[in-house]
Amino acid sequence: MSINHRAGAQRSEAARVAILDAAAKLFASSGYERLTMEGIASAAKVGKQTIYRWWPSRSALIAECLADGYLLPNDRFDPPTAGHVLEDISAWYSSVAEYFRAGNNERLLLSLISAAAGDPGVAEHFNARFGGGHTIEARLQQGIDAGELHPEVPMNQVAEALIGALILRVLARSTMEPAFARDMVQLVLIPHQISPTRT
Amino acid sequence: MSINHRAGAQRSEAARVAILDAAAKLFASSGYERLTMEGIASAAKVGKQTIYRWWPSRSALIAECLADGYLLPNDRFDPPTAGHVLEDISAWYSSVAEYFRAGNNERLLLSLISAAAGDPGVAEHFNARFGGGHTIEARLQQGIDAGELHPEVPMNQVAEALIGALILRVLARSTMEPAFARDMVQLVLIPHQISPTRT
Amino acid sequence: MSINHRAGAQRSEAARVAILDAAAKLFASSGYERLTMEGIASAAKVGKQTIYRWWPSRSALIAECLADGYLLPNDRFDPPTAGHVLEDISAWYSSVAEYFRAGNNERLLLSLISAAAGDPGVAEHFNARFGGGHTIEARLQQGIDAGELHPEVPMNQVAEALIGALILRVLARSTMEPAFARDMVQLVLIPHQISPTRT
Amino acid sequence: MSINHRAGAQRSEAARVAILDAAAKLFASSGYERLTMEGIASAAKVGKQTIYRWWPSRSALIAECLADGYLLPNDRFDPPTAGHVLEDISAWYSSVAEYFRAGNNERLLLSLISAAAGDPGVAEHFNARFGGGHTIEARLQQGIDAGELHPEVPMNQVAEALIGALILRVLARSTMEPAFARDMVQLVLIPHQISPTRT
DNA sequence: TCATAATCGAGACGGTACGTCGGGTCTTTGA
DNA sequence: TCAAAGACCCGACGTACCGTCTCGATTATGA
Repeated sequence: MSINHRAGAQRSEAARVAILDAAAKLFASSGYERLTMEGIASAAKVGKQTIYRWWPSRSALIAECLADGYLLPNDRFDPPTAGHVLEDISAWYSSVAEYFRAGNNERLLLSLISAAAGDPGVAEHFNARFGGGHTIEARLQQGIDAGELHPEVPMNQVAEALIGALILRVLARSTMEPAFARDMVQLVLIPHQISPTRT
Repeated sequence: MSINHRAGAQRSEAARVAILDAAAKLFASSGYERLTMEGIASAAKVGKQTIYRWWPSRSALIAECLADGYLLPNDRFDPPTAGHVLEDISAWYSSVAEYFRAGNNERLLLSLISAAAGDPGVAEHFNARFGGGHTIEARLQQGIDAGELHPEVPMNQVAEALIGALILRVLARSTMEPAFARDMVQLVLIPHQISPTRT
Repeated sequence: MSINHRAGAQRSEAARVAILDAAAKLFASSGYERLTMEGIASAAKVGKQTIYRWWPSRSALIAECLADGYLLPNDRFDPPTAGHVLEDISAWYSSVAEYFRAGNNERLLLSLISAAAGDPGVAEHFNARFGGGHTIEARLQQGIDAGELHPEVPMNQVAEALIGALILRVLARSTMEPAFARDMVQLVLIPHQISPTRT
Repeated sequence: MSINHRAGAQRSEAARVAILDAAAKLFASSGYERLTMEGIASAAKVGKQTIYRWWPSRSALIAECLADGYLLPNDRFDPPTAGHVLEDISAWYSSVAEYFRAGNNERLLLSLISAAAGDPGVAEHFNARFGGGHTIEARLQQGIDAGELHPEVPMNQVAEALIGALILRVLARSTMEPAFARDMVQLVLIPHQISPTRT
């Protein structure tokens, strides 16, 4: 009756979680370049083969960490829908910039950039969270629907300009002063605003 | 004996150039992560110690390659001053985007990003060439002086938005269709244009 | 998880033998001072780490070669028990001297001396084979038992004088003419002979 | 003022002495295998080239140290002529054994053996001081002349047996108890003594 | 219920590259 | 011409990880 059912032990979820946890922890603390498979295996108390059995490479492992929210908070990067679209986008952008200014998070983002630059798979997940900016575009669409923005606002470019500028700042190790977020949002959105609510 | 025996042999310029050449070549072909000191030494026909004598690390070597123009054409990234500021900036941005779309140059930029993410020294030189956007800002200032742009145009943000978006696109492995450059420049500059040429 | 995860893969006997073989071969051909771990690893088609995992140093490796008979024939250095003790010892001593006069064996002994001088561990095994002269002393004891030698013959000194003289000759690069062995044995044994068989 | 002045500076005796001094000191403290040309040059405050200009190799340098008495006291190894030949030889042999039991001298001898094993030039000078045993043979000849020894005593073998046994003991890291020297001398000389003082 | 088969921690294996030490040669500057 | 200083190319050092491969033990089927 069985189509293709083999015997044998099943994949250990405990091992999977231990590996992702260890990888994420070491990634955040040591960066992508110093992340080693042996280090992960040792920290997760797992044989190396158990890693290689399920992930083909270090970057695939990091990509899954990213996809499963081991590296970044899943909710942090959604814009609010509290008030006027400019205020919401501005608040969201400030919040993201703030997040990457604190603690080791700048290092984390740098490592993510490095990983994304080195591996298309990581880049894809990285982009899903940032670059594509689906959530931002969704919020912009709400602004259009609410009559706060011109309908022809180039949502894609707006998102890319904002996120790209942020990445560039982090890459350049520039300080991200509070005004940065506000100015950037103004630059790309005010021209497309309908009622002039200069903040 | 003698009071002041200062000197021995001088640093070999030939070795220095051979090392930078080899490093740049291997960097472009293999990427930052696969770049090895032994590979460089072997390609440059130089002892490893000669590299370590003058550069403390792989990244410092790449930083000097970048600073000395071994990795990127020095002149390619200056905007023209041919006509209207929008056209010139647009032409320059298209040209840069085009450059990184061709051949191995996308890989080169990805490697540069990786190197910059991993090392502040590289990031500094990377930024000097891109991020700071001194040359772009200079061209914008000319536009202001020519009465083509409002004086209060936030030059810094404009530059960062443009370059950041480009980097993000490369990171995301998105195709950079021709319209990309034009749309991006319009997004950040048209609002500050004095004679309204809304396209 | 599990209670007792003891074992990993076992030590590869093939690798061990290949390493000892390669080490012995290179030792005999190039001498102790030119013997390199990389050379051994390469000749044995083995990773360097596999050598360092099991032997702490080049000298420990040579000591094991010596102990396991990779460098010297195990049986060559036992005296015969064919006839009179003087003849047997003399024949044995000639045979040993002859062995180290032939081919690369002189170089081999010189390298062994060098290794023994540089490392107590090697010296111990070197001594076990030569210096202690257990087998010679055993043969002398048989001579005593057979009434051919005075019981008070200082076996230890006799052995050391014989072997020491041989080593000194090799060290000095003196030729070991055939008479050498006979004369040396006569010097140390004839006085202790019981029936005067002056040869 | 000068009679025959070719161009150029003359060899600096100060440098020569400094080099030999440094070499001897490092040889005694670190052993032959750890002796480095750079270490000698640095300790002697001399350029490496100044060493290579006058000595072709490390071993040649050690050979000259040995020949010029930088490594061993020149007088220590001459037998006395105080009384009966057996007593004198015995005293001398004890004294030599004692010398190499003290302090770092055992290490020194081991290093010398290593150097001699590795280089014929060193071996020659090593032999001139020990192996040939010219001075011992001279003393034995005096014993013959004085009617204390049979004329046919094989002086060469006697010397080689004594010195060889001593070297073997040092090689084997055996302790050289006081009785060793007396027993060894008795073994090789008593049979050839004329007045029978069997101990 | 028990052989089959896949998993697990552990770790040895052949390799590549690391960053350092020292070898012996060459170059520069000064006496 | 020699000496000091030291840069040069090169080979080897001992270590860290790579990705693969055995181990023995531990589960889960499914005949």
